[in-house]
Amino acid sequence: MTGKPKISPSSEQIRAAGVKVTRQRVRVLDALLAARQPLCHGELESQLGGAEAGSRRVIDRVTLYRVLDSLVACGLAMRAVDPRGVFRFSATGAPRQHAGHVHFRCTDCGGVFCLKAEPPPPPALPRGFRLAQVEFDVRGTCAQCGAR
Amino acid sequence: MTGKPKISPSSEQIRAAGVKVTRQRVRVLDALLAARQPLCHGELESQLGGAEAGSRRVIDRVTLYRVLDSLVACGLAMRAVDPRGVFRFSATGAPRQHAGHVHFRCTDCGGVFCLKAEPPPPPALPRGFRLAQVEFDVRGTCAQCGAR
DNA sequence: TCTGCAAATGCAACAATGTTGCATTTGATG
DNA sequence: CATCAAATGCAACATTGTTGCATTTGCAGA
Ligand SMILES: [Mn+2]
Ligand SMILES: [Mn+2]
Ligand SMILES: [Zn+2]
Ligand SMILES: [Zn+2]
Repeated sequence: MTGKPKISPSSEQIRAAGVKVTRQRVRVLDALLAARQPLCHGELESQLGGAEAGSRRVIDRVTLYRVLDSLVACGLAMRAVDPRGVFRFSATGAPRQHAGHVHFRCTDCGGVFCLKAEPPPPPALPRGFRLAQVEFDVRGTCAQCGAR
Repeated sequence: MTGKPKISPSSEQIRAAGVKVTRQRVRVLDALLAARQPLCHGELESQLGGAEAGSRRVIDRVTLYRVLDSLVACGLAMRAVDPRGVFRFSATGAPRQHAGHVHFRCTDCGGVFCLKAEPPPPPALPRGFRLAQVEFDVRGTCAQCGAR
């Protein structure tokens, strides 16, 4: 028995994104896909058993950062700062899926909702400035949280 | 000569806010009022001579945090996270000074620059959703960072 | 002007987050 | 299987932010 390579839904996404399919990338993307809200580094680390005392580390802290960076770079994950200044990561499902519309972020539950509105056009920039990304963030409370 | 207490514009604001007028609070609020963009902790520290080698520290790092906290608490300053996840502080002295235009954030140096463009109008929301805040983030590299 | 005291400060220690360098391991390819 | 660039683990470091505690100080009242 050599142990069949596990086929998880994330494996295919990673392969399709054109990067190596590794244990750690699969693990992390699996966690992001299963999560109901964007996860910060610490949450991912403890969920993956990164800091267990006694048992072996499953993933290195730095590797987790680099895996997250790579997932963001190839479009499989999104990164955003939360109001406390920490990065939170979420799976984007199919790459570029969320490029053409505005998102609403619930400040209560942390949920992200897709709106139908198109992102506004970028403004004119001073000389020498180079535009990399525009983000139109709409925040408030979602219907479910507002009902409580 | 006992040294007259310096009267700076910020002294009055601090007194009016109902908290003690201290050297450090005056120093920090002066810096915030003079700044053309929101400043992060490190920028304030080096501007105030907090980490000079050889000469005496002018303000302690922790005191700076606590002074900023107190200024925010009494409404004299505002705190927001930049795209890199660090807090940036600005004086609220001139009220709503940065409300009417879009800001550009340099992903290299973290700097914030005021643009002339007006913020886009908020999009329509699904039923039950309540809008609290819209943020139009324009990111990229500033002229100085792009030149290198 | 002097005194008393709560508030503010400085300093040490700690925690969390994020980065860099380098040696070793591993996934993919032929 | 052999190969090698990419990925990983680990140590070390930087920055940001917090907490506890002893000392200093602003300021109100005597
Ligand atoms: Mn979306
Ligand atoms: Mn941070
Ligand atoms: Zn919600
Ligand atoms: Zn810059």
